[in-house]
Amino acid sequence: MKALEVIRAALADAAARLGAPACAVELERPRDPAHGDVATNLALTLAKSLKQKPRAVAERLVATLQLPQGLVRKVEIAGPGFINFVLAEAQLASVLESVLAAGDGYGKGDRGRGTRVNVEFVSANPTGPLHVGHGRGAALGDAIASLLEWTGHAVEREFYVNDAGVQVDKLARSLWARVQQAVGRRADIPEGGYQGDYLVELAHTVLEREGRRFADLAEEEGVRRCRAIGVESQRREQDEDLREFGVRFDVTFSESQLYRDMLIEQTLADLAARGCTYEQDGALWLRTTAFGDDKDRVLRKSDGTFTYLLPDIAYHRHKHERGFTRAIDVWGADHHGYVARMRAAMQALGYPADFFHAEIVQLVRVMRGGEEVRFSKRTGEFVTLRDLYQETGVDAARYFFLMRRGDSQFVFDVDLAKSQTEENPVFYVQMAHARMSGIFRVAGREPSAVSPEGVDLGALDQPEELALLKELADFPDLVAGAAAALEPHRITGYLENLARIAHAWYHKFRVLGEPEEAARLVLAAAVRQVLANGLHLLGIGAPDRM
RNA sequence: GCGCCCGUAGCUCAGGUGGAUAGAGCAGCAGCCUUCUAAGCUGUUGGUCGGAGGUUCGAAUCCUCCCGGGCGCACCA
Repeated sequence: MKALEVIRAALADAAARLGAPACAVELERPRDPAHGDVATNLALTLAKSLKQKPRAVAERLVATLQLPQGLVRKVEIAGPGFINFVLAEAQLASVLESVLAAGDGYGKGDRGRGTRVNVEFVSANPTGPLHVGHGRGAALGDAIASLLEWTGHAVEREFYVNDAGVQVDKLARSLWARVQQAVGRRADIPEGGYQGDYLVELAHTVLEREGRRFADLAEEEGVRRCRAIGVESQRREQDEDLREFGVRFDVTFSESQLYRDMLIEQTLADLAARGCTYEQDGALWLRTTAFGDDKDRVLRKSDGTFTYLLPDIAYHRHKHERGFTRAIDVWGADHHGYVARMRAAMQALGYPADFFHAEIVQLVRVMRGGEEVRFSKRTGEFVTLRDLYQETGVDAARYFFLMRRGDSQFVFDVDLAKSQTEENPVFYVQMAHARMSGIFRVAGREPSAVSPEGVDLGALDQPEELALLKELADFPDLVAGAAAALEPHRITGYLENLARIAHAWYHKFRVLGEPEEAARLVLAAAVRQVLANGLHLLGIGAPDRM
């Protein structure tokens, strides 16, 4: 809405003429409609530097303020010194033109132009099926990436595969044991190995494909083959899940590539050249305490092997070399202890403090039939992501993962996600979209064919209609704020609010056959568009009928 | 013991980076269908924002301490 920028500029100008130091003018939309359409706390923030009471500053600001005709209907000073603006009706309705002209692009901005951001998420070990926690990370990472795209950043979605560590070794030995069991031999799953039934099935598949002689291979050869087969198989399963869940990655990066391309050695050399490493007790240490970590960290153990940290540093160094200005990682809460050392390592390499950002996502608990569904990766009993989205549908699962802050502990209520009533927020929002679509279906018109041109939008004067106009006008700023904070849940909250007003409006007023039909069709088309944009931004469908 | 996150209505959670009388959904209570989807709408009950200090014109929001919950504190990954 351009009116906001005009007001902002006028306020800045007035402040300057009062001799105030330059500062950002904050505009907000008051919660209470009695406080106008736009408000600013400028007088309160300037009071101190001008050495005057906030209300006195407000009065001088208003007296000095120069606004073009026809923009604002009323300016008031209220409370401790807020300046409230009531916009002219024509200004409110102008948002409809913006929405319909921009269409699918309404809400997009370009604050991030010129910035390349890497968003890494899920990055599950290739050792088993994705579980519900990965689902939360997938939904969140994908939505964060979309938010950044909507604000003009160039984004790459990336999945990191730990295919070189001890976990895949355990996978290989577990699978080998299952192969032995499948041909009737005694074999134990190794300590800390993978107990899940999926490896029993995979063992049978392997024997069918390779023949029973596969089980007679020498152990080391068998384990080696099992490693490749296991990783390949689990990666394929995970990709299938993610694809069905609506998540697509631009890049899959393997840990083994770090070794192949000598990136580990280069990273070590870099860190050493910057004077950030030292040897002690036969190990090589990184001086992370110089950058805010609690203690220094080992990079190369005294037995000559590397810790997990070093390949991770090398990986993130590689992201920097690829030209990203920011690297955002979505990590499970069980990794939050790594944030400080990784951030320190990035600074040790000389990167800006804001290059690396870890977004921590808390674990998910699943509730069904009023009881918590327990899961444990160790025993192989767990709720897989696939089970979940097959039961609730992808839209509901994604929405539920996104409707809470990532750092809040979250209980996924399966029964609620499946319910097709107003209690279920995703249904509620989609229903609002379907209802708007229904109007056009009955009218026999395409929503996209609706234009505000020549329509008397002044007919939209009911409280629900004015509330909808303001809500629609908020969307671009909301997206920008959600992107800056990396908080997709702001979008779901907004959608529920918009849907609620839309339902109330729909219920209270008819569109077709009324004198206000033309104007209300424009409003319905715009509401439908913004609901769809918000849902699509989160990777959720916007059905025309339910 | 140390670090990070969290604590807001009976329940699940918002609270837009310090603003106006703390909000929504669910649950509860009372109502609403000759209509473009009642798969919905309207009204209403409900609060010491975990506690105590502090910062300032102003604090759920910032700082300190305490209480309670989760997670993490390896030459594991």
